Amino acid sequence: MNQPTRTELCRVNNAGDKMSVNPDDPRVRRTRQLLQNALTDLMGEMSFNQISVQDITTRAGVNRATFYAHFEDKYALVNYHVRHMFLEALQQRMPAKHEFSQATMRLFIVATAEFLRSFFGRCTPLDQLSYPQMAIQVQVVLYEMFLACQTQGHFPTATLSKSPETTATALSWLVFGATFDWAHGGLKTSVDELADGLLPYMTVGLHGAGV
Amino acid sequence: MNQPTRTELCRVNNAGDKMSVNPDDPRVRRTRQLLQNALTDLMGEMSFNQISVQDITTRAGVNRATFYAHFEDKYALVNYHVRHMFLEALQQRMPAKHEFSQATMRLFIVATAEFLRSFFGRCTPLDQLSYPQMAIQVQVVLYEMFLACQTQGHFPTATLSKSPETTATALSWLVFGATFDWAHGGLKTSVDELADGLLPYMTVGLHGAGV
DNA sequence: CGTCAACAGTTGCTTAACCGACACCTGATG
DNA sequence: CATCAGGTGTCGGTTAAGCAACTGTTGACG
Repeated sequence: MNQPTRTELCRVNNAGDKMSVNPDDPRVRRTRQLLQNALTDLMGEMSFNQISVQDITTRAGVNRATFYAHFEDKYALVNYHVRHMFLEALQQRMPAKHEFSQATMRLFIVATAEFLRSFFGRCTPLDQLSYPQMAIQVQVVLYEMFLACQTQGHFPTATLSKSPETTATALSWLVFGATFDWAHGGLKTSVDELADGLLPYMTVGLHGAGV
Repeated sequence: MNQPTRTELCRVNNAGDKMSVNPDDPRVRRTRQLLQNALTDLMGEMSFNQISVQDITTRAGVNRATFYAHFEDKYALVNYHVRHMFLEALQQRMPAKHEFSQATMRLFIVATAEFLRSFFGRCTPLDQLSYPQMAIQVQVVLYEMFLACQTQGHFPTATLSKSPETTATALSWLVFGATFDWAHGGLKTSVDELADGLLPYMTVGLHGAGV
């Protein structure tokens, strides 16, 4: 499975990381951190599809068999990595209590845009196949965040047009997709202008009845 | 053993690190590295005798019991650490083949001086007791190096006045002691001047008969 | 004086990481 | 065509790390 195959395409939304090990164990956290660091290192030096599991584990100082105790393959690792990094970036910018305001929406947009720019800016030019596969993990995280916002009660449920899942889907894809295009299209506008353009579509449910 | 006791004084030349574990195991190298990093961190923040084993292991993300699998106590760790750092600093400056020339001697002096200055410069002001105990590890390493130089044949044995051990003892103490005083006395001269002053005493055996 | 908190070491058991070896696949090379 | 090198994924046995709990010491405080 050195070349991207059909199976790769099926793994876009599939985590692929093993849950047989206890993620709270310090050894587990350490090992995953080492693998992630090795991956970022290598992605600064060569294209993702040139990188072998061998390379990653050697660089990390981790046994190859240990890798497979944590991840199904290198795609599972990179997906995990992107989700992890992005979640961290989000939580760093977000206030502890994020109510569902226009300001919060703007934060989501800005954080996403900054992340896509900085994360993929550090990589060697990415092959066409792996880029979307990685970036799309950002949408997964956004979906979870929007969903959590609502179910944790920080959301004015009275103004919801549909189910929380529908709202999360719509908003996450809107933010991710538009930001992805923006980053991919050469960052032609400022981040603020990007946000200004998107905000009206995100806050339709906020000031009254449904769509 | 929170306060330095009598036993501490007996441990100056005693390694104190356990050899029951295999030093080539990646996990062992990793754990020791983590403990060393934690120690340097903490020594930049507080005095050495304020630091508890607890502090070190917490900072390192290593279990306290694991600490004791590697080192007898925090003194054993700091000794190991100093030896390790200094050896690394030496090997970085030394040419692969170090014959016993005047130039090599100068390198030893300069490397030692630089190390003492940089290593202890990063620490919070050290208490009077722990400073010599740590620094003296430098002499231990120097002794081993001088000894290795001779037994590995890079030394003109014909010019030796005494046994290799005697030579190693004399030279290591000469270099360490003088450099220690230099570093401790406020670095009043340049490193080169320091070396110029010491070199004649170190090369008496090099140009002819014994002492 | 008692006691209370914090640290030092130690122990038995559990869990994760290491290691070597294996079968398998793939692409390059003679 | 054969085969050889290098990567993948898996397995069983060994070793180190984690964890919780324990005793013992020391210093502070009422």
